[in-house]
Amino acid sequence: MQNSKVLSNIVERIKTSCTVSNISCSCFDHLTEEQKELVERNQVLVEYKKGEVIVKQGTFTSHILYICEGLVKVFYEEGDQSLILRIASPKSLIGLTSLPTNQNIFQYTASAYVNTTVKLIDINIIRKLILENGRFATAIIDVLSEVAMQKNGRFFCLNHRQAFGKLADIILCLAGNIFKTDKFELLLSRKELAELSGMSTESVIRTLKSFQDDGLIRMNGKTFEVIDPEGLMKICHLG
Amino acid sequence: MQNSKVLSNIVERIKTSCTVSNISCSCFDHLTEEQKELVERNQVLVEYKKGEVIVKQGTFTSHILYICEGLVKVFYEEGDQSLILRIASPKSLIGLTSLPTNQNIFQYTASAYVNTTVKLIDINIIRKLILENGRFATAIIDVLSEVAMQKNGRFFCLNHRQAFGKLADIILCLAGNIFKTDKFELLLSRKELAELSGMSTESVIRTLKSFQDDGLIRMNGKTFEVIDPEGLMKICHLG
DNA sequence: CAAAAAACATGATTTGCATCAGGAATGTAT
DNA sequence: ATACATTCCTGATGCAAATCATGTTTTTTG
Repeated sequence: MQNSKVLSNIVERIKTSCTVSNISCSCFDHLTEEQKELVERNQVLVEYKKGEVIVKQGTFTSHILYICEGLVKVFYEEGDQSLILRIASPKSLIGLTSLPTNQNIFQYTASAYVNTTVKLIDINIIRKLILENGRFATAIIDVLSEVAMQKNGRFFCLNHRQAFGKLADIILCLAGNIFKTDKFELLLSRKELAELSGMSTESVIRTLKSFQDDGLIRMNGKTFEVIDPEGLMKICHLG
Repeated sequence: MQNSKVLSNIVERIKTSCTVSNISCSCFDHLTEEQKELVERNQVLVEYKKGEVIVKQGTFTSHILYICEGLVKVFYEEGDQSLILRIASPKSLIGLTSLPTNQNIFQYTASAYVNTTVKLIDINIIRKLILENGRFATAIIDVLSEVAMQKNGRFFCLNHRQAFGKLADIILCLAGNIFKTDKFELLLSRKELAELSGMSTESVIRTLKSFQDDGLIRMNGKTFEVIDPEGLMKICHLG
């Protein structure tokens, strides 16, 4: 499909405002055999069913999560409001922000979007490896940096754009970064899209409808198809 | 003053939503004498006058900035819109997000708020030290983590709170974190407060006025005084 | 020191979007 | 198969905050 090519080009250009990251981590590649074994011995593999909470905001951080398979929603909650921080895909690490020893409480909740397999790795082992292995430390820093940069872009996007711009951005990112195709089955409900974009569910629905009416996308239940990525791109920048 | 005590207690409690960080870095303490010398040899000390641009978004990152004295505004710009990412105070590092070797372009602009002294340290030296010295690497990771966490809180704040809540938050943070007193000379203009809070300049002015009318703060030109931190706190949480 | 340029202020108007209310469609338990 | 719960959708209403317009004060600078 030609659109796919346009799509990836576009995503290339607007990477700054990407909402849903798929920053993967190759940090374990840099370990020695001995260190790999150490990790092996201090990790457990756990499967979570769709919807299950993996870690809960406010609990102690004893482990770092490494996603083997599935999708994880990482969100911040306060009262009855919540904000999705990111949607983590396989090979992502969750919990790195709790590495500082004085920061041993999870500042966000993570729950499984689909059935998900996660490795729980003792956080002290990770700390030890950072001390011992410079290349590992560098890889961790790379992940933290990239997440930080994406967050800046998203931050800007959610603050300065309005409904149309935000949603256009999200759709392009989902298509280009997560599903990597212009037609995909969206796992998120409208309500979750709302949490992701910081708008109301109703507004999400209306805006999506209007995109459809304008021939930018096609929707059928949960099936989404990006028809005019260039158009979405334009909206993204204008609005 | 009694307020100061209340203030610091409050800031303690709402650290999640803090807008203006003063995350300091003690990373250089962990270096060996030899490494310290290496840093010495590969750094330059530069003084910037109030308002001068230190690094410009889009340029190549060859150095990491370490603030010795002053205050630096770090902001993201796109078109005629801009968003202040943080206000960095002495002992802060700027440019860490450019550590990944494939990320060698500054994603934000930094400019001096007041006359500021900055150490420019060759980024490759920092990379080398991370590889060599685990404790240094750990310190860098700690900084990145803390910045990330603060950003989450701020993100939430700017998205879910409305004008009153945002500004109350900012005032408390400025008083508690940057100036550490309940009466201070604010360096930021109303316009900059607007950029910091993602609202319009006029709204900032109006909201501040209403805080004053309600006896929460007292203003006189650039002089601000927090009178009722508890009240601001309440507003901050309600919305 | 006067002129120009910012910054500050405030009222009137517009608008984007949340909220509310209610209905259709889809999914899920019994 | 029926009841119940979600999710999805639509229209009406209201409000918060941006924008516009315009004036005042403060600061900068030639």
